[in-house]
Amino acid sequence: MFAAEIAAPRTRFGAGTIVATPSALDRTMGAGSVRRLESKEHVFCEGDPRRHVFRIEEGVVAIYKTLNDGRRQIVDFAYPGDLIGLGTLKEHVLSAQTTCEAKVRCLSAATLEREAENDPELALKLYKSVSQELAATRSLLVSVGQRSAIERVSLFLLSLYRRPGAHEDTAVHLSMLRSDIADLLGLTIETVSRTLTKLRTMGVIELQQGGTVVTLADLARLTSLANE
Amino acid sequence: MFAAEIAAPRTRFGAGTIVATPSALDRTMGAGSVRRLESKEHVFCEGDPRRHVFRIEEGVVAIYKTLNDGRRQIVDFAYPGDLIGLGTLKEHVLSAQTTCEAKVRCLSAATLEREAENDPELALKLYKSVSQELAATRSLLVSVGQRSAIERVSLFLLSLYRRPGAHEDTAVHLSMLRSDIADLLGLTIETVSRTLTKLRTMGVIELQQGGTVVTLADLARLTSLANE
DNA sequence: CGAATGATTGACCCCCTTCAAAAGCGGTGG
DNA sequence: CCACCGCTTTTGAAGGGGGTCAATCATTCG
Repeated sequence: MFAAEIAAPRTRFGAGTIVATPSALDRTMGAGSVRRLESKEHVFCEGDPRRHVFRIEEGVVAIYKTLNDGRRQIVDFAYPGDLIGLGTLKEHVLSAQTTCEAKVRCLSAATLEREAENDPELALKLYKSVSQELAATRSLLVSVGQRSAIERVSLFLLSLYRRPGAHEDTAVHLSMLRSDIADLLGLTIETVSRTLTKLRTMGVIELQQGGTVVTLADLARLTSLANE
Repeated sequence: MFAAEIAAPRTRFGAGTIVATPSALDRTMGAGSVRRLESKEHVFCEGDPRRHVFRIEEGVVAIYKTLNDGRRQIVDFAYPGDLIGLGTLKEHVLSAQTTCEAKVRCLSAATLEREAENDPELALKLYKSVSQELAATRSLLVSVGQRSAIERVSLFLLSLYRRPGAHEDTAVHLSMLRSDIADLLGLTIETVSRTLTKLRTMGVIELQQGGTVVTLADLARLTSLANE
């Protein structure tokens, strides 16, 4: 079923991104053009030449890898402020696709790297950005490798809740489908759905707006279910 | 490294293709002392102040996280040439423990970071080191999240085989216990053992020296079982 | 040898997957 | 307004892959 999505024509950006400011990463990024993306549009695909680095301005982008038989593992959701497409190789080894409407800022990868060669501050920012991403990926790996379904889902909900500026009170908006959550957590759609239902039955969460909004009714209990 | 598809062989500092001339990193590391470690000795523990960065000189070090109930996930095996202990935080968030006798070179984390602030070349090396580690961790995450036991074990054996200088002909030495492999792959000891037995019964591998040496008798078949 | 550690093998079971169907939920058009 | 359609989510029933528990075997070392 994902085969259809993945095989579908890819939408990519034109090449008109110029970044020429010196020094700090923030100023460099400020010069990039912003693109608006529909839900499920690709930012880049595995095998594409790595021309740009992108900063998420709005929405969510799933970074994922697909196996030859269609199985998919999302390795990260990128949220506003996150950089995606960093790396040392000439080609992307992962794909990036929006899970909802989104806006991303395009930066020239070559320019960024050239500037980093003369700007230790910028280079250190890239280092720290990737270090944090590594920490997040390791954390996800621990979940997928060791935790049960209810622990994974609980922890995922908590991670959404803890993301700065992501919630009013205790309600979090799921900006992705069940299939995206499943492919992040190494579960199936059905298990994610059943687990959410179980949490609802237990009175730990409430589901609203057709399951796209989750109210964390009992944070303490949810935390305990997540098992730290 | 468990980096079948994504990561190229890890860059060795001081002898890499990135920079041929002696850099601040090389000089810094040259000044570090080398510690000899017994099997199962800790290099650092979760919560320890992050005073040093270590470069593996010999042996294998498991980087892992333990949950409060004892479950353990190894997020990486570090081999000679690899740097461990990099990061942005003041304390280690993971533990590091040898899986066999090993030697590590100790570098001052503070010195490294201070020099990186004035040396973009060094900062970029750190960036690239972490980027490659990120790629390897993502690759492992895909395995743990999506692959079956036989695929995981096959891919793990192949990753050992592909590591530069790790094998004579088709024999690879397992420098870690079944429990280490299990905790890396998100399986149990028993499943790892059963899967190796199955591979042996299929004629794909041979086990020698009490299961510490594996001969990859049918590389093509093993690759196909790994499913890329 | 005998104890300790690790690996293998067996039996059983459970969590999650798989397959299948039904139910929501928007959109669109008559 | 409602019927219809596509997409997503939910729910059900059945089965399997890997976990758990436990016994046996192998290797090392005192």
